[in-house]
Amino acid sequence: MFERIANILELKGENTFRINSYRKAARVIGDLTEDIEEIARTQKLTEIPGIGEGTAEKIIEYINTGKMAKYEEVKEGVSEETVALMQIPGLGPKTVAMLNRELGIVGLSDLENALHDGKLKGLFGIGEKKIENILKGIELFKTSQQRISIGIAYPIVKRIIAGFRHNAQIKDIQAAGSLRRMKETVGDIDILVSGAKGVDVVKSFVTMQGVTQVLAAGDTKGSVRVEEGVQVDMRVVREDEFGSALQYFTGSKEHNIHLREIAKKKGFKINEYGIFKGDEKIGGRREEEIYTILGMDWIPPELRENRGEIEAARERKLPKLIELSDIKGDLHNHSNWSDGIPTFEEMANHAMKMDYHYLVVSDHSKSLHVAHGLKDEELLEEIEEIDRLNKKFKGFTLLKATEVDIKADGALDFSDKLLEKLDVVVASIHSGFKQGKEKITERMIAAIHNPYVNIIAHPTGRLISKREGYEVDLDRVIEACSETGTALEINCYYDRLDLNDINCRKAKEAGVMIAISTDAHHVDQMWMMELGVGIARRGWLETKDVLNTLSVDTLKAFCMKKRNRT
DNA sequence: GCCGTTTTCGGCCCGACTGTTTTCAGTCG
Repeated sequence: MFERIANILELKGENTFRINSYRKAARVIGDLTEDIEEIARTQKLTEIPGIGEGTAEKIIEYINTGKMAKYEEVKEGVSEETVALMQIPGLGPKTVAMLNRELGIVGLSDLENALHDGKLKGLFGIGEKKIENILKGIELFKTSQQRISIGIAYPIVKRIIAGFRHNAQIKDIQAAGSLRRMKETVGDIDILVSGAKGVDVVKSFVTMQGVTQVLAAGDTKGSVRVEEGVQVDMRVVREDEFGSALQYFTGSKEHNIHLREIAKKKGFKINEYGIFKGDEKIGGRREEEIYTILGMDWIPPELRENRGEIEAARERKLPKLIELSDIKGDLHNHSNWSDGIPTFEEMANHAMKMDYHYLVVSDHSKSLHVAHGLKDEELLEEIEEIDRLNKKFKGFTLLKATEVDIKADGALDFSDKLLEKLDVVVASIHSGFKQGKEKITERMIAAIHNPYVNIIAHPTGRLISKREGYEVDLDRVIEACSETGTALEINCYYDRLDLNDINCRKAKEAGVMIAISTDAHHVDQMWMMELGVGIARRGWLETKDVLNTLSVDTLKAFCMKKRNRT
C-alpha cells in the first residue's frame, strides 16, 4: 500500500522526499523479520528506522480496520493503468502526468493510439527524438526480460571472467551489482575491469563466444546480450578508481544512499571515482578504503541492502559470515535409486572432490510415484548398500537418509520403525499445495514433532518466477523447529532458493539451525552449494548457524539428540 | 514524511545522459 501511495503521489507531482519516505517505509516493512502486528501491539513501530509517527498511525489503522484512509484518498481519480505507464523506460511521472492532462491518456492502449495518430507531436517538451524513445520504451516494456535466477547468471559470469584471465594487462576483474550481492534474481550483469586499454577490452568482450547481440561498444563500456537472454555490461575503469567504482556498482542503491548520507555528515563525499575530503581525493583504489575512512568495518556485499549492516559495521558488530569452505557436506541429494541420475559411487566421488567429509543420500519415499519413490524394502536395501560402500571409504561417509513425504494428512510416508534405521531424515511437502494455510501449517508442524525428522526441505515450496509457494505460517513453523531441535533447509537448487534470505535470518534469530543443501539430482548440480551459501550470507548466517558445517559425528549427535528428547 | 554528535526546522546521495524548453528538466541507475 505504501509503495502504491508513493507511485500515485509521484504521478501527482508531490514532494519527492515525502514520496521517498513512503517508498522507504514499504521497503523496511517488507524486510522485517518480526511480525509487524506484534511490533504494533508493543508500540514499537516508530523504533523502525524510516517509520515515524504518521506512518505508524497508518499501519495501526490498517491492522485495526483493514483500510487506510490516506490510500483511499490518494487513489481517487487516478487509474492503476496510468500509474503503470511509469514503468515504460523513458516515461517518468512528469511525462505521464502531462500526457494524461493534455491528451486524456489513461493506459497503454490510449498511448499507442495517440502515438499512431501523431498526437504527441507539438506537446510541450516532446520532440521527434522523444517520440522515438517512447516507441522504443514501449517495445522494451512489452518484451522486457524478467529478472533471471542467480543460478543462471552466476555461471555466465564465471565463464566470462575465466575468458579474460589470460589477458595479462588486466589488473582487476570482478562482477558487481546484484550478482555480487548474491541476490536470488538479477536484472542484468555488471562486470568491472581495470588495468587494460578500454577499447581492447570492450572489443574482445563484444566478440566473445555466446554473444547474440551487441547493444553498445564504446571506449569504456560494452553492452551485449548473451545466449541465455541476459544483458551483460562491461565497464573499464582506472586502476585508482576500481575500488570506488566497485563499491558504487555493487549497490544496493539503498545501501549507497545511506552510506553517502554518513559520508556527507562527516564532511566527505563518495562517488564512483573515489572518496573526497573537499577537493582532495583520499581513497578509491580499494573498496575497503571507503568503509575504513567512514569509520566502519568493510561490509560483505551480500549484506549491502540497508537492513542494519551499516549500523553493525560502525559498531564493529558485523557477523562473521559463513564461507563456502566451512561446508563439510551436502544434506539433500538424490541417486538413481529414485529420480536422480548418479550412482552412490559417483555421488561419493564427486563429494570427495569437493573436499566434503560426508554426503546424504536422501531418495524420495514411496508415495511420490512420479519420482520413483522407494518402497519400504527398497529403503532397507539402500541402507545395506550404503553400509557396504562406507567400509571402502576413508575419511568420508555416505549418510543413510530419505526425503520422506509429508502426506496430505500430515502423516509421514515411512514408519518410525524404518526412519529409526537412518542417520538423517529430511521431510518435505510435495502434494496438496492448495490446502489452506492452517492445514499446511499443521501438516508441517506434525512432521516437525516427529522425533526422527531432522530437516524440513524447501519449506515454502516456491519456484522462482514460476510458482508461488504453498501457504504456510512460517512463524509457527520456525517456532516449532526451535522447540524441537529441527533444522530448516536452504534449498540451493537455482529455481528454489528456499528459504530465502529474509526467512533465513528470521530462523536464525529464533535459534533454528539451517541446512544448506543442493537437492542435486545430478553431480553437475552440486556446485549450487555456492548459491545457497550466498543466500545464507544474505541471511546473516555464521558457521555456527549451519548444520552442514558440523563434523560427521557432531551432525549425527544433533540428529540423535532429538530422538532422545522424548 | 522522517530525522537529529550542525536536532524540533530545514535538510533529505550523486552523477551521467538525453533532448529540448538553449540553460536545465526529466529520467535512470
